Amino acid sequence: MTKDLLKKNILKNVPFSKSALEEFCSYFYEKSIHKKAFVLVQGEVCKFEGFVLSGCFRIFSIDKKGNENTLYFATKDWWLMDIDSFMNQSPSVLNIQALEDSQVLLIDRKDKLALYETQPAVEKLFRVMSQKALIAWQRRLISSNSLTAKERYHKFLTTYPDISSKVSDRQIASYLGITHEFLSKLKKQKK
Amino acid sequence: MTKDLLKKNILKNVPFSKSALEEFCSYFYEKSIHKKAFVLVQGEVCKFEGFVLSGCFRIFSIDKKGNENTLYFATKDWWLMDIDSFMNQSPSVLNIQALEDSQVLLIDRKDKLALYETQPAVEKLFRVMSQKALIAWQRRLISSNSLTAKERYHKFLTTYPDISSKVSDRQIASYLGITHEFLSKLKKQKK
DNA sequence: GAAAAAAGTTGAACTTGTTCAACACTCTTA
DNA sequence: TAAGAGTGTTGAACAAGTTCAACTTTTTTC
Repeated sequence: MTKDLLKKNILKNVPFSKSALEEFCSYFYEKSIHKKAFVLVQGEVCKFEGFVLSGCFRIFSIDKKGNENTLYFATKDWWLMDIDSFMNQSPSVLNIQALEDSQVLLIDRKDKLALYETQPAVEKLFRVMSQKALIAWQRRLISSNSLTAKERYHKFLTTYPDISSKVSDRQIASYLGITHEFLSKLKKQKK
Repeated sequence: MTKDLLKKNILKNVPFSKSALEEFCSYFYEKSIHKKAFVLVQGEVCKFEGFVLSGCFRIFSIDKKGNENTLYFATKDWWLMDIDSFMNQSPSVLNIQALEDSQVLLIDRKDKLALYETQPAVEKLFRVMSQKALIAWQRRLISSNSLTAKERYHKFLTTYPDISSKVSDRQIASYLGITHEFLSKLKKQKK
């Protein structure tokens, strides 16, 4: 069954009765995304939440100076959305792009909002997931302010070995908040 | 009533029945914190969540090099905790210190966890608050990577005018991720 | 109200990271 | 299979931000 990965992921966060889990998952539909295709484009309003079955995505924004800023990467077993645009129904400042041919499970915003009301476990699930995500962002901001680019690079490599092997150095640099030229120089130093 | 501010803050996020709100709030107890006193010290496990009634707090960590990194400031109407330590019951990497004589309302972790189970509205409240906080952290990380120190400084001044008037330049610098000497030079440039 | 401590300022030398331009390399894709 | 686009590397000049030390001003404390 194609939704096994999703179910496992959910149960890692909160307990669900078999029937509640089945019902919740029934609202997700599968979608294939080709390499380089966009799931969400800056300016659009985000009307879905996604869960990655396979492949890899990059979530990034482009600032006024034209520089790309990668917020995060999402591979298998990660969740995917622009939560700012999703919650406030405002134009997204983020792009979500597939870095390779990928499969996702999507749930529509209106379905998710309805499930909050009818299924207490769904409310709990996203409370727990949001709090865990919050912790991750806080840790990242601390790293970003207290570590040098070189330290951040090595931390990224060891924290996400699967991701670092999939994405290009340019993209890693934009995640770290440095230029790709400088990353290239850092890698040389290492040896 | 001393809990009016808390009630208003809650109702800004989600609807509560009068009785549910009354019950939830009954678990909060008031505490006075003297200037410079710590509500939480790095290494301790966080067993409470707090809501600021008056005064001002700084939430910061000290890294291996001995540098302070300010994660955020909390004044009246803000929430207060180390969510990482609270959720995982791991030693906190954060310090929470009063910058002036302050009043907070605290709720114990065990009470909060129990309320998640008995009051669906509490679950929803923290789901919504966590998601809003998540949005704020994402925005901050984008700023931190795409703006210069000078731009970040002005953004901070305009986003939190009440806070910037209360805290010292050293503390603002540690929030911005720069040295206080450099901030002093930035301020000079402005004129 | 004096002494001590903390906060802010300035300058010079230094380190970290950027910019721009040139070149080599590897994929696509026609 | 040639062309083109994207990726990685390198160097030189430059800009952003740090470090350390000295000094002034403000705030705290006894």
